[in-house]
Amino acid sequence: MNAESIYYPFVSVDCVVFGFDGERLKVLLIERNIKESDELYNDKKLPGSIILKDEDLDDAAIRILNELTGLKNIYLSQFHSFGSPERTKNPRDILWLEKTMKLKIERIVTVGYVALIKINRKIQVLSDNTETNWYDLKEVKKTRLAFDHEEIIQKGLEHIRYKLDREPGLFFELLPRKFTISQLRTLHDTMHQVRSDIRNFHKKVAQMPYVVALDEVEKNVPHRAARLYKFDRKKLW
Amino acid sequence: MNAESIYYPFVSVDCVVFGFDGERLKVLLIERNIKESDELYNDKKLPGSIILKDEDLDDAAIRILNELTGLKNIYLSQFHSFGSPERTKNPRDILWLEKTMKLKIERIVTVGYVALIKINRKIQVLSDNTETNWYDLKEVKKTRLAFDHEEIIQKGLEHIRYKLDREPGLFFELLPRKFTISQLRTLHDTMHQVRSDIRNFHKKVAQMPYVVALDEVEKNVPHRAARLYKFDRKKLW
DNA sequence: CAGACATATTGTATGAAATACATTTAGATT
DNA sequence: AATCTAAATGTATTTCATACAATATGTCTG
Repeated sequence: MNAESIYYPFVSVDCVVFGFDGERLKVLLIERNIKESDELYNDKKLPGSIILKDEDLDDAAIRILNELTGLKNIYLSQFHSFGSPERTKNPRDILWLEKTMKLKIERIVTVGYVALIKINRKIQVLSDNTETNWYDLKEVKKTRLAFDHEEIIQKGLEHIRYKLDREPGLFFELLPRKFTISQLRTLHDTMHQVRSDIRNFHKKVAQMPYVVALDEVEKNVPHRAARLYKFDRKKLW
Repeated sequence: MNAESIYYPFVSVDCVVFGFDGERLKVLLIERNIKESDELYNDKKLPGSIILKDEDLDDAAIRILNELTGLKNIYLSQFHSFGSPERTKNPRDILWLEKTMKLKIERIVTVGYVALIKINRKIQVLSDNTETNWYDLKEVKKTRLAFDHEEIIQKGLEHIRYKLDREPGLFFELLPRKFTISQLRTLHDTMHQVRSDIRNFHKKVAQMPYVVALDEVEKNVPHRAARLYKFDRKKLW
């Protein structure tokens, strides 16, 4: 190995931010508009950024999310790095990078993180005027995405499914502070791609000491109101 | 984000190569000798390399292993990237990098891969005269390691434990082509940090269609010889 | 206010899988 | 022939996952 043969790519961090609206799993995407000669081309991208000097990967992910939402203490988990030389070969992406970075990019190795946030907590505070929106995960396949972000989202989803298996406390990062068993079940079933039996699900929840019933029911529903529960992290292990 | 504020670290790939000698889990480490003024300092490092121009991360890992062992078709799985600015701050590591790379290194983001190989297949063909050896995983904690390689090994171990849960076929990457139930059990128990019941283990193996008995027993043992088995990948799913 | 409607809540029976546990067998050694 | 070492094997118990439907509680409508 000599000095000439080694190679410096850029290193970036991209975040797959998941949310849950009570019905469906959502992912946070940023609008991207590219002027191509006369045409305006629109697609979406993951929130991400080149890492800064002296910035750890985890810190970069924390920074990206904070810049995006204003929130701190978001659940984050690194899942995979993507470094194919092909991933930055799309002319549209090259054009966008040149305009945004003012720099000719040869290659970007990106580190993928998954983030979980309560969907109602998202605060729109992007410094530039780009728009950020939640998209149904199922729609994503039909949406035009930058770079290999579709692949990144897919891998991120697999990762968070795996993490949810091992850390059941993570479900509650996605649910509102007070939630119904039914919401928890919909989330669980969506994540695991199953249709669980409602009675068996109640039984299972009853065995989770960290899901505690409140003396409260949901409001403004046109039928019998469901009891509300909260997550008690202290009782998790 | 402007051109001045962005930052190019090096990107490398490090491989945590696991082997199993029938008794214990082993990891492949490369001797590293550093001349410090008068003293010769010795420690170990993971096999790894800066990625080449136009080389995908997976391809870099494949190349590293091929250069190290001459083998192809080795099981490989990416598990985590490490990018702390602190990881290349040890003066000893800086010295070694300058001597080896002939270049002042500021920072290296490394992508960790786990590899599994049959321990008897390792072929020593390193171009330089560095020595490569297997080390007991339990000894590793007592061994001086370069950079943050101890942390990388630890994370790699957790990763491969997880992978073994989901892909039982991976056990057979570590075992000889013909193996006994006892070897499989020792490996299984080592990986899962349990002591399984021998009768229940036999039962479990009997339910694995992909573990097929041979008309052969082990040789040169001072007691009743155990039956040999082989792995039949075609019967895996 | 009675009936219709929507979702919430609850228990039992069955089968599958994991666990606990000890004796006999086969070959090598003396 | 006796001893040693590890291999091979079966049953009973418990735990966990699954299948399955009726009743309760509140809202809404005419």
